Amino acid sequence: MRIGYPCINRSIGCRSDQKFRLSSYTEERFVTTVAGNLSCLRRILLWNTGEHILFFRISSDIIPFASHPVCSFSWQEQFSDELHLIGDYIAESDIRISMHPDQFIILNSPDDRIVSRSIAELAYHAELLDLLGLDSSAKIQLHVGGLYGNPTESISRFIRVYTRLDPAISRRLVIENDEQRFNAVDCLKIHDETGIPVLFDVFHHACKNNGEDINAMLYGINKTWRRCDGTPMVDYSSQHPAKRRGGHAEHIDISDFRKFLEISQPHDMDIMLEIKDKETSALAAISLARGDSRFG
DNA sequence: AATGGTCAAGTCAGC
DNA sequence: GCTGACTTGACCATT
Repeated sequence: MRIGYPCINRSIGCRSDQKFRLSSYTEERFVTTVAGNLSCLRRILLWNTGEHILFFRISSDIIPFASHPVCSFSWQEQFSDELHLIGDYIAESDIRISMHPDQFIILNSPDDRIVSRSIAELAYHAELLDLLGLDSSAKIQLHVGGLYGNPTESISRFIRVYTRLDPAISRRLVIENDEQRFNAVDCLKIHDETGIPVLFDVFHHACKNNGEDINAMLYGINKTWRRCDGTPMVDYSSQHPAKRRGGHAEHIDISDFRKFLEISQPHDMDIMLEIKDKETSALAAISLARGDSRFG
């Protein structure tokens, strides 16, 4: 079991998700930004390993506009050495990596232009992970997409598009239950037809379910991850006390997390904490998980 | 330095 | 019909 947080570290004073407006795009701005993002990513990973945080989600903004037509610069070549260095560090430290493309990335849209833009963005994500030299346990997590007034047809469209993807993309793709459209059972049905692993979002499941027991769910979920997919990944968050249902908490609810660790026995998993205060909650979660036999 | 409008991209709930 | 939420406020022109 690893525990991690997404994209941003609030304590070390650099950001690996710096971006800028499309209207201010210049090659110089692009190169400066990417160089800064990569160097910060390296600092974050170094800091993380020092704190035994071995799971990290790399921001989609690490290479801004990578899949946009405006970007013709070969960042792959320019930053090849730096990418290798980071990738080697990830491998030797046994860090788990995930990515989570933006909400605009939708494979089941009825609009072909949206689908092809989405595939281009996924290709960028896969290429980045390839350039880091990571194996297929480095995952790109995606929601199934929109309902468009016909869930069944929308699921079929996802399956059709998924099965035609370049294996460079599909071998890294996993689907995550969301809190209002496609729940974990929907995702499992899609797995049955495609073999795609299902990333279980504990919080989304709490928001949208049909009364399934979480532990029983995890048996089904974890079977969707093959050996080459690595340890199953799980997203965990707590409800923000004031915000609407589904709003992510500022800090981890540690007694709720303790409960999750208990009821999820004996399933091994890498847990991504989608909580606003990032590494602070990760540290709290890790100190709790030290008593858990699954936490190495 | 502070402010406020705006940001590549989509969907949908809630008002 | 518009706004906010999503994983996340930050960029940037203007004062």
